[in-house]
Amino acid sequence: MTEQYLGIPVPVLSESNIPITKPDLLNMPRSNQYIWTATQRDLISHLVGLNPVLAEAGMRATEPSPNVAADLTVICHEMAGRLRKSPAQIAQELAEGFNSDPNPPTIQEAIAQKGYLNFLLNMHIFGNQAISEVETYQDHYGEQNIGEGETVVIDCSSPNVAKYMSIGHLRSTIIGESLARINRAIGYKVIRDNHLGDWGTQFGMLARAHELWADDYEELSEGTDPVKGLYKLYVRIHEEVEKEKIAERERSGLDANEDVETALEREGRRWFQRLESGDERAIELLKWATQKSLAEFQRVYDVLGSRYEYMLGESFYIPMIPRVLEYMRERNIASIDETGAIVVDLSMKNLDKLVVQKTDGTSLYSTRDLATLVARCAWFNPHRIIYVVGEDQQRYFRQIFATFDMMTGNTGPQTEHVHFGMIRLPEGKMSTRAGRVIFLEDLLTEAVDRARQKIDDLSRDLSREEKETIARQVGVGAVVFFDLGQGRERSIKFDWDSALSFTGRSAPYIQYAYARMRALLQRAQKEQMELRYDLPIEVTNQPGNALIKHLSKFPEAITRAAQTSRPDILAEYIFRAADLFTTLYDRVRIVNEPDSVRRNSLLRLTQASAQVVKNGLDLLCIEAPERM
RNA sequence: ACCCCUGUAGCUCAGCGGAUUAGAGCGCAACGUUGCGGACGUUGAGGUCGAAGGUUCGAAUCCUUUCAGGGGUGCCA
Repeated sequence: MTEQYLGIPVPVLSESNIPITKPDLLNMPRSNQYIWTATQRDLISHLVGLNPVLAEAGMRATEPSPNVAADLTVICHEMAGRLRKSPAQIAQELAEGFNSDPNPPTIQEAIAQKGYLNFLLNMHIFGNQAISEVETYQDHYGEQNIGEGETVVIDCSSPNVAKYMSIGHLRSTIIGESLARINRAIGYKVIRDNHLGDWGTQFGMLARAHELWADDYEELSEGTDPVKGLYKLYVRIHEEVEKEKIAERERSGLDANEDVETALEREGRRWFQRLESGDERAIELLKWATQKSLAEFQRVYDVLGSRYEYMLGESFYIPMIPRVLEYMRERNIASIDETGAIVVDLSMKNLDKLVVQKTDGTSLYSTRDLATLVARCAWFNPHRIIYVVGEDQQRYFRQIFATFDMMTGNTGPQTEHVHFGMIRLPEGKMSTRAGRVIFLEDLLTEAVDRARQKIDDLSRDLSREEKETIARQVGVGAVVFFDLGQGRERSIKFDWDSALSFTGRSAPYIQYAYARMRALLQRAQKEQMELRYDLPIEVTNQPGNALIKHLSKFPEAITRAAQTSRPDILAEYIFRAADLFTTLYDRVRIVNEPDSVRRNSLLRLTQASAQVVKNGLDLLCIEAPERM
């Protein structure tokens, strides 16, 4: 029995590279069960109880400006028109009503202030609840069962065979991995599919280059460095094409910006035709190149900690192409134009035409992507498919999704292009051919080297193995945070020092705060201070209370990051958690606090902070070292 | 020509489902360790939120126009 979707049969799916795991729903809290959101909900329903008209006014509780000494606020200005009273009066009346009634237990009191209805939390009750939630759920703290029973497919990383991964691949790889973890944390079954670039005209070019010059590169022989050889072939053929273009333009007296087709390009395209029609020699070469490239990629993935359920690559979908095209033509979604190419007219959706088959009869990226969508629907029945691909393909994905919607009659899964800005070098756009390129593996190696140097300078009392592990965790963490710490949609200006920053708003700063938390907890243990969970939480200082409140907002931060596909929201959140702890650490003694109830509270707060930082770093694909 | 993204402190960036006095990091200046880890902390200087209009009791945030940078615009991926 072959699987199919839209009546199009799909290839048999091989076993996944790693087991496809479902989220541990039994241990997952329901969403909205957490104290922070529950408190807001209770607050609003309590106010509506006081004055039912408020329900229509769309009242909501928000966080006040940081300079206001309150934990939550209801802005009364927006209700003024409806209630025909001044904001100050509304706030005043509500505050009085609220304070004279029995309050929701987590709220201390309401204070009317300049038209704002401000609330103070009862930190005894709220704080106890917030910290015990972290203690109860531990590694699961922050998770929610929002996506229960649904599947998300994430298309990410997708490097090209026969080339090295550059720092340009960092974003898709790391944003994709982080989004996979975040979506899992809110209850989705997640399938990461690394859609390798292993098909297309470029491999026709490569085959031609191999045919011409393979003997010039001894790296290509078995046992040396085949990817380097393939890479050299790639660079060389593009250099040759460029030279031919210049010569051709001179010969025909054309401007530099006018495109000309060269003999080499024609030969490359012919090779691609042979590839698509199943030429065994060409396919053999490509298979070999893929195998060698995968080994290179895997080293990077191992260092970054990213894994993929599938790494199928574009070539996997080639057998589906005739049926996909047939399907589109039968339904008049695609048609042959005057040049003999098959195109999809998307003018109804205000988009340009999409070519799905070239004049020479070969397939395009678009053809393979549509086939891939069909196959993924058949295999995984996903609720949503996310493409983590650069912003330069925004227009393209609109065309693809619009075409796919026509194919399914809008009955397919949600499709979303999670686009991100390019990484730009100070010298300008990265270009392999111009030699302006930084390889991802070199960046990671340099990061680990610098971290190792730093550890040696500090001469901490650690074994060689420990130092090596920490250097990797810290160095790679710095690189990952450099990426995830910035807004997704803007382009990143790359320079070595900010990419490898170990101070300030960086992963090492957060990791350092975590290592200090662990050191404190270990010290407490060594001094026989058993944590007691029957004592109340008595923190009673500003940074401590701010930290407790912040920890209670972790689930909300995860939800927001998931809904907007923005890991940077979590990066900001975790940095803030580490920063608040560092402030607390500087202001109060924790292990040395004489009052035993206070000390116990501070230690439990430290433990909860460590748990949240660790959970958060994990969602960002950053490891949390116990010592550093 | 059109479409998308971006413009906030000297530099790199948060904030932009409007709301009480616009926030970080780096850099700069001055401090802090006989206190649980100084990869740290404290204080300070530094902003007409690209510009101009508009909506609103209230705009960095929403709308219009405009300037600047980046990306894209059928047979590459």
